[in-house]
Formats: sequence, C-alpha cells, structure tokens
Amino acid sequence: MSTDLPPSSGVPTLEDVARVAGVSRATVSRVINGIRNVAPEIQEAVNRAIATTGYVPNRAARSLVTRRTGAIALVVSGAGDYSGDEPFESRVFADPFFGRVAGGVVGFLRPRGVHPVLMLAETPEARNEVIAYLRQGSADGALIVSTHGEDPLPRLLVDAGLPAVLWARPARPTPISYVDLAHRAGAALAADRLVERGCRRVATISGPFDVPASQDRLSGFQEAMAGHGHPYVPGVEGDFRQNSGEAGMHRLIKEHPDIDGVFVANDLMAQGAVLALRDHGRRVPEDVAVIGFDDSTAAACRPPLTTVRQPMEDMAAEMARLLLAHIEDPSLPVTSRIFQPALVVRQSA
Amino acid sequence: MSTDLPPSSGVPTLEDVARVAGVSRATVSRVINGIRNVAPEIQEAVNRAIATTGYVPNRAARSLVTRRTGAIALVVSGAGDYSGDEPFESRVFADPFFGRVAGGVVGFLRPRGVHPVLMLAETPEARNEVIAYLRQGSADGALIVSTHGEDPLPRLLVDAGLPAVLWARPARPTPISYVDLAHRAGAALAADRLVERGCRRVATISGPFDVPASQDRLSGFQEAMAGHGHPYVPGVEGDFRQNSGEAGMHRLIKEHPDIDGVFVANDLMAQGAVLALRDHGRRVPEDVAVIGFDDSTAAACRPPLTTVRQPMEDMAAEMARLLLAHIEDPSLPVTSRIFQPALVVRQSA
DNA sequence: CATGGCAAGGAGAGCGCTCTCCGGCCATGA
DNA sequence: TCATGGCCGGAGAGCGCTCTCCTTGCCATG
Repeated sequence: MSTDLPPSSGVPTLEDVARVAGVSRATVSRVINGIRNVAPEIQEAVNRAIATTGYVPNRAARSLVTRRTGAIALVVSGAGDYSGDEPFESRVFADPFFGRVAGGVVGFLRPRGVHPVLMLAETPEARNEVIAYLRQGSADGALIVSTHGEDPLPRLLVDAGLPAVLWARPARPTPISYVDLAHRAGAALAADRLVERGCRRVATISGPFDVPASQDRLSGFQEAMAGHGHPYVPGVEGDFRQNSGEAGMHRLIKEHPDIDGVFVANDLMAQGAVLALRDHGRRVPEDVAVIGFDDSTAAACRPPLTTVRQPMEDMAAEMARLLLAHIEDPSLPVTSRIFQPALVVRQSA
Repeated sequence: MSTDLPPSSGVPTLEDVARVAGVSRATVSRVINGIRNVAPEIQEAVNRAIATTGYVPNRAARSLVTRRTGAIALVVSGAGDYSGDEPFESRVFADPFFGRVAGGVVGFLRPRGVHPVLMLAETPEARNEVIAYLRQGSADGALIVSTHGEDPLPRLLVDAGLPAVLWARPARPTPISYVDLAHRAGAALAADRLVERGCRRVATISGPFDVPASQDRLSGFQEAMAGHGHPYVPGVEGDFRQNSGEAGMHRLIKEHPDIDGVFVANDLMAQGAVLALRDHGRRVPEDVAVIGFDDSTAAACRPPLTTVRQPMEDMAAEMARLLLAHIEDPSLPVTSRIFQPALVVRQSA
C-alpha cells in the first residue's frame, strides 16, 4: 500500500501524505476531517503516512476554503477617544475584572479548539481596525467588553453584520446579543443586608454614571432603601478604581460624619473605602458596615469584604458559548442572558 | 478609467476592485502593498475602487502565499502536568504579573499590526497544541511566560525550529532568546537598604525553589547580607501568592520573634506578610521593615511598600521586539537581554 | 444474466491572494 | 534609422487545502 517515496521537501503537505499513503489528496482530507466512508485499512495507511511525514494541516489554506479561522477576537473597548495618564493596555490588563473575564472565556474556548486574539478598541482608529480584522476573516467573531456604556463599537459590528456578543447591556438599544447581571437585584441584596444589620445612616459610592451597570446598581440600591423607609441615600461617584473609593469615602465621612453603612459599587473601591475608614479611626464593621460588589478581590481584603457576587467566569463562558452559536448559525436571533447575583457574607457587613 | 461594473456579489475581492478600477489584479495588489512604480493616476483610480467596493484583503489568502500571519502566540506555560484546586486559566489571568506582561506586549505589538493569541500550556497535551498551532502557521512565533523553571516547552520549540522568546532564563541551558532581570542585583539592593536602616535580625520569604528567579533573589540576598556581616539569614519558602506570604511571616515570627526586617520575593507575598505582622501587633516599618519585589501592587498596599522595581512593561516590549526580529530574520543569533532593577523607597522600609 | 443501487475513492475546480515573468511602450544614444 | 534599456502593467502560475462531481466495482434483486 504505502509506496515510500521521499516527501518532496520542506514542510509536508496533503500531497506528500497522499503520495506516501498511495492514495489521493481527497482521501487524506477525508480521513483528517473524519467524513464519509473510508475503508479502515486505508484510514490506517493514511494515519501512518501522517505520522511518518509529520504532517500538520496548513490553517491558512483551510481557512481560505472553509471561511473559518477557529479564532475569535476578545476586545476591550472604550467609549469615544481614550486619553488617560497611562496606556489603555496597562489599565485594562492590570484590572482583575478583565483577568477573570478572560479566564472564563479561555476556559470555555480551549476545549473547543478556538483561540482568542486580544484586541483593544479605545479610539476610532482602533475600532476600525477591529472591524477590518473581522472583515478580513482573521477571526470568526468578537467578544466585546466595554468600559463605558456609550461605546460605538457594538453599533459598528451590527452594521457590518459581524457575529459579536457583548459583556453587559449597551447604553442605547442595539440588536446584539449580550450577557449581563441583574444589577438592581444585587444592589437590593446589599440594601437588605445593611438594614438587617441595623444600619440607620447609609450612603453609597457608585461607579461612573456613564456605565449602565453603575446606574442600575445605584438606582437599585436607592429603590430598595426607599422600600425600607430610607427615601434619601447620600452618594458620591467613583470610577471603579481603589483610589476613587478612598477619596469618595473621605468625602462621605466629611459630609456625613454619622454614617454607619456603605454600599460600594465594586470591591476595588470598597477596599479603598475601608482604608479611608481606618484613617478616620472607624472600625469595620463595628462603626461602619461596608458591602462591595463583584466578589473579585473581596476575600483578600482586611477585613474580608461582604460583597455581592457576580459569577464572572460563568458569564464569560456563556458569552463565548453564545458567540460560537451565532457563528455556527448566523440566523440565530439576538439573545440576552441575565445572571443572578448572590450576597456573600464575610466580615465587613 | 473606472468602468463601473457591479461588483459580482458578496464580499469584494481583488478581482472586483480590479474590474471597477479597470486594471489587473496584479496592479491592485501592487497599490495595496505599495511596491514598485505604479502611475499616480492609476493608484488614484485603484484607491477609489477600493473605497467604493469596501474591499478588505482576505488574510487567509494572503497568508497562504506570504507564509506570514501577523499573529503571535502569547503563551503562559507551566511545568509538567498542572493540577491545582482552580483552573489554570483563572490562576494565570488573575495574576497582576501576567496582566502587566500582557500590557507591555500588546503596547509594543499594536502599532506594528501584530496580534497576540492567548494560549495556555500547563499539560503535555496543551504543549503539543501550542507546537501544532505554530507549525500550522496560525502564528508566526511565540512569547513564552513560564511559571516554573523546568518547563519543557522551550526545548520543544527549539527542536521544532520555531521562533520564540522567553520571559526569564530557563532552568537548564537552552539555545533560545530570553529577557530577564538581574535578580541578584535587585536582592542586593534590598539587603543594602535593610542594613542601612539598621536592621540587625533580617529574614526572607522566598519564591518557590523550582523557579530560577526565586533562587537568584534568594542567593543574591543571602550573599549581600553575608557581605554586610550577616552570614546566616533565616528563610521560608512561599509560592508567590498572598496567602503564602502571610503564612510564611507567621512562621518566621514564631521561630524568630526578634526579627526587625524582611525581604519578600514579591509584592503579593509582601502584602500578606504585612497583614501577618499586623496580626502580631508589629508596626511596619517601626518594628519590622518589609521590602517587596516587582513593584506591582506595592503602591496600593498599606503602608505603601518599599520594593525592588522590575520594569515589566519594558521587558515585555523587548521580548516582543526580539521575537519580531527573529521572525524577520531566522538566522539571527540567540540573544538575551538583562534588565537592571531599581529600589523604590516608599514607607515599609 | 441484465439491471440498479450504493459505497469507496479519484479528478479537478476553485478559494483570494502574491509574485515572477514577459510584452509593450517610450526615451535615449550610436 | 535602428538597437538598447528602463518603466509600467498584464498574464498566469501556484500557495495548500476542501468539496463537488464522477468513475469504478461490488452486491442484491428481478
């Protein structure tokens, strides 16, 4: 069966394998892709030939005809035109939030042989690059994590007819699938806990107003407190980073020295708040109870933070699953999946 | 010039652009790739045709002939067969260390139009996948960040003749380019500082012994202390995570209650050490001075950590630069670039 | 024994590019 | 006047696959 001709030269191709196995290119392709009926002894011969030649299929050639790459873009996107003190990439990758999302995505994609390509899209040019990248067929679809609600990227993707799934609902209605958390319900959990502990003077440090999740956490919290008979909740706006939590807490204490409970819109800021409280000599939770959000860095904090858990890895995996489904079947209707938060009680409240 | 024929259908190809511009495929290709002399008016016509058709070159077709993808693999690799309590991807991406390396790599690659593909290689199968991925021509080369010194991946890459650059010197000599830090010099900086502050009873919490960087930091520190007249430095081994720093410090205090200075092999463990010291009622730096390593999370710690700065972003960028050079010119000799650390004095020592 | 049906494997046409080769044209010099 | 050379642009091969068609041969059936 196997006519042992020397494989031409360089990297072996299908042709070489076919020659060694004494069959046609088509048959080798069939064996590799496991389609149709190929006689067992021929399969055997082909597999032997693949082993002896050390053949690996060329991805570019395959993509050229299948129109699939087995890659997806994992893009971190900002709104408008980013201008910060440090490069966008440093800011993004240093964030444990992004790390967990990436982990969840990779965990799902890996067993399925799909590879994520890291991309950033904080400026108009960068956004165009993402679109071009997808249109080139360098990736089959995109997973978008926006840092702001007003991100124009989702709209661009929809208009270009490219498969994509978002992390979190976009600020303005867009026909695109997304995965999100029931933020209001999560905030209500925090409110219930503070009231239950007997807090009477409750305040909040919210996230930036231009991201819908912040809005939802804030209004959800206010509503729940109103339901508990606290129609007014003092609040300051933060930017989700530790420093702003610290600064926010200082301001809150100065303006409302009798505070005995705070709901902070994420764990990083909550950590900052705890530091600020310590600077003012307030004990947590004895003098002031603190509840964070996300359950990201909460456990490593001193005291360990009571927080609203967001199942990020599950959400990220679901996002990836949805994207693959959309790629598989382009006619799949736009879908959204909302996850339920849970209160994780530790020591800070 | 431009004969306005309707572009056939679907995604426009070179052929369509050529037809609209009234030239040949080859000429359009020349304009796009900016090679050879094409008359200005024809360039103009081609560019107009590209704009009207909305043409984007197909990457797979291009790769097929150029044998370049414009992608590189960014792989986080472990030694042997990983088995941990949590998935490898969660552990990796949650680590601020990886985030900073990724940030540095992306910062360098982005302006050059090269895209990083995230890969993990903690088991033999995963390692084979990485090799296969590169051999398939899905990426032009690899950047390897190993979590252990005994990682077999570098050897596999060398044997397969694939372009790759490592973060940190491999445990056993391998003909492969890498970027590293002068760890011993960094540790000596820490030793000098502790001695200069007047510390007399100094201990250290090292990283895991199976990573060369830990070894170097430890032996560099011991040597420098010996040079200052302290031939014996008590030490415990950690695993670079916060908890192990905390546990290590507890043990150190128990065994050597009179400690007045500690050198900790990274910031995360140093944070843990600070917490442990607080639990024991020791003030930092008044009772015990603490010096970390990396300058990653040091600034956000309370008190802010004095630490040995490792210019991670620069190192990561250099790693990417080296890889592109190796891809560009395969005959480039194996190179290594060693960066110099710097002491960053904050409040903990 | 003729016929139909079906399974197995080969032939070959592309997929959308790049790049080498070649021909046409014009300017230049002998 | 004709040969020479340089510059432009076209023709066409080929990168390594997949997949549709088609041929071949075997067996069951009437």
